Amino acid sequence: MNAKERKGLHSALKSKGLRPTRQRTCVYETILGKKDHPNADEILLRVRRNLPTISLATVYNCLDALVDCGLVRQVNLDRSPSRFCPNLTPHAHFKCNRTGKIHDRPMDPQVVASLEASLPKGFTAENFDLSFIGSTDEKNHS
Amino acid sequence: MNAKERKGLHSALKSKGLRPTRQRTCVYETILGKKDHPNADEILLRVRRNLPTISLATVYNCLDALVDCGLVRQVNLDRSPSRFCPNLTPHAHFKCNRTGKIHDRPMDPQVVASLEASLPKGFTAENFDLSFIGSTDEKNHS
DNA sequence: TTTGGAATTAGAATAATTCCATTTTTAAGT
DNA sequence: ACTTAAAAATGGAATTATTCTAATTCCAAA
Repeated sequence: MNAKERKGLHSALKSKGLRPTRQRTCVYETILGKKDHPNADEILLRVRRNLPTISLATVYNCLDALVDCGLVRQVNLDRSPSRFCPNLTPHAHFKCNRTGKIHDRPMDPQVVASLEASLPKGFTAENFDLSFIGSTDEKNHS
Repeated sequence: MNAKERKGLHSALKSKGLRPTRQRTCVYETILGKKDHPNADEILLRVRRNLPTISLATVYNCLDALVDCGLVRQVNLDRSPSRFCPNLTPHAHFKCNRTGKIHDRPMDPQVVASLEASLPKGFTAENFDLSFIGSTDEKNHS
């Protein structure tokens, strides 16, 4: 994690009145470190490589804090455990039901704008989630 | 449930090689009967008013069958149990984090088209899900 | 009307998430 | 550095959602 990321983490936490603890920092760092969509169990395993005594409850707590601060996104697909995503750029998720893989799909700013504009007065969105379910060509099965 | 709906149910099931059983029919009827977003437990309660011996496992089985056939949509928000939605028109969900209520928001066909067009070659979507998280004005707190 | 496969059932099992009581850590003030 | 009070972390138990399993029942086609 670079200085800018650390700064961003600290100020985002502080703005919510939360402290930058070792655990939160490490969970954040871990999620940034690999651009996939791990669930809490998988994150526990990864974080334990650096912080061997961290508990699953703490991982959940940290994830909630990070999601509240907008530093990480939570992804819910079908009935599987929640997954977490370090990609904060506007993007959708595409779940291939042949491979099970989840792909990030960047979203055109125009499309994002049209989604945001589609809500009438009286509805104020902090956030949105867009996911596609379908299938991918062989060449995307990387 | 009217004749058209029954017909639609039967043919959709048949096209997937599934049988129109009493339980599936009743679960479908129940979901159509109230335009909200119940989870499996709530659906069990409602269905039991007509079919008192149906089990929760069967409700899950029926819901899976109906979702597979595209007769019902599954809605996953945050970490709460999956919810089910009878509204098949293109729409988004808006979850108000003040009231907890989920609102259906009709989607402009243009917006739907732009979403579908946004996927590049190699990605074929059967389905998409769009949800907003935010807050609503008092007047929407019906 | 049989009959084989599909579907339902109840309850046990599993898996994900939350809760709780206790201990540790942190930030802020001395 | 030294308190101290509040926040956070911890481990394990508890809860909740969902799936599995083995035994029955039902249905559609021959």
